Amino acid sequence: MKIQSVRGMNDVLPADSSAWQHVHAVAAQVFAAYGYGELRLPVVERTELFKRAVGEVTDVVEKEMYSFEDRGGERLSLRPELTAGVIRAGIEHGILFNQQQRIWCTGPVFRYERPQAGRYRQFHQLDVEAFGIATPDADVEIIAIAAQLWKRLGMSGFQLQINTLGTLPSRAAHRAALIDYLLQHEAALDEDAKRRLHTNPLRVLDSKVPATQAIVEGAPSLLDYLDEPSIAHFDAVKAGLEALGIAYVINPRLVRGLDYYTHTVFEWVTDQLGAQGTVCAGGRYDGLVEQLGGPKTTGVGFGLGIERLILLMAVQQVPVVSNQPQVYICRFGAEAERVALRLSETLRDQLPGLRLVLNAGGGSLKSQLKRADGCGARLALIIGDDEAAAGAVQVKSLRGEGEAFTCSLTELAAELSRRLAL
RNA sequence: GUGGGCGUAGCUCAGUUGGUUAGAGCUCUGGAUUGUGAUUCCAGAGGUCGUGGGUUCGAGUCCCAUCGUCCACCCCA
Repeated sequence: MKIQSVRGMNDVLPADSSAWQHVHAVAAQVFAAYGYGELRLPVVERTELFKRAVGEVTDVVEKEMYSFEDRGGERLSLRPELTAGVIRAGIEHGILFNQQQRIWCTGPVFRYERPQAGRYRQFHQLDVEAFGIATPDADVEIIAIAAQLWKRLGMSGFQLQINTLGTLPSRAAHRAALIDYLLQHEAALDEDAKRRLHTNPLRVLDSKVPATQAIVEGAPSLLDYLDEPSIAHFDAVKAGLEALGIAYVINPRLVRGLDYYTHTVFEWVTDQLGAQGTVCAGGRYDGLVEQLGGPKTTGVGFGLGIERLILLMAVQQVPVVSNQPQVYICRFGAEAERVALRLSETLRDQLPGLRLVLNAGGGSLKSQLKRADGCGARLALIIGDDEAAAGAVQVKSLRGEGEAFTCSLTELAAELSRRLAL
């Protein structure tokens, strides 16, 4: 019986991993460019953490968490998102108290959902968070980081949608008015909307059912219930984005699935990924640190789905830094094989950036050259006993970059360095 | 969790109303005289037809279950 991978949990094969390496390298560079430090976290946390952070009545916690008891009877869960763990660690190590912290984090997260394109049970996020900055410039900075990441990856076609949920008093006033309005039209609502009317009325605004959408059109808008501080904060965020030339649209129905957001919420969406169009989403969560037992500390950040990003990179045919071999050594004859073996290590010592494959497993020169071509190398180095005796190798271009020529072993490193721009 | 499509060689797929040793292209391996790739020609390797049951004289082909996958809903990154 063949053992298969777990549903919704995918392998990334060597042919595809260069895209992942590229994303990680570019992201790490971008985050560092803004002064963010990487935090590395365990994949498992106490279940209670996510119940308190994400919200006990959210879908994520209610039906999508991988929860279990360990052998000591602890209630644990595979993390369904990164922010909760970042805050837990921040509180635990005392790095959130009375100071600014810029943090990023990445790794696998787990949600028990029905898989489809761009949605998996184990997927990977990049998370960026700024703590201890209450002013809207932090919101702008977080959004700008994502924009900078798109720029450096060479991606386009995103729409930035923003909205504000306002302060807690604003939200409460709007919520009351919204429930009132929806109750008047309850008969025309679909079943989901009726159910959410009391548990999470904001989510009704996001409904895709046409009949419900029609009712939602006339629903009281949160924007009309915002208090002065809420409006000032949102205006400042918009002004910041405009100063940076970052285009956005205001989507008054944009609400987040996780309970902890206040003030600014945003999503970077694309229409090139089918139903899973949100690649990056985030917002401000000023009450969350306190809610998790930490000092009163503001926060703002985003989560980005790496699988969706990589899917979109493929759609947009974004070039990725290659990790294919550059040079392949063909060798035959007992003495030449020994010379080539030593040569390969010498070259790696001399040119640390060189990606070099030494032929192994024998084979005719013809088949060795086929392997050289197949692996994507630009150059083949050919060493038979003739070359070995002469202390030289034949350098052959596999990509139509000039004729083959003989090069002495002493000059080889310099020659490769020049040709490959190492 | 709901509804639907699909699972045949490493990959992309064909397999006619159920009927003998299951096919193609690409990839891979070897060869077309002695040491030169990606083009051409020849040959070869590779599949318990996702898995388990059932119907039948006989199942890749029909039925059931199960696992996986894809799409939409739901939810979200």
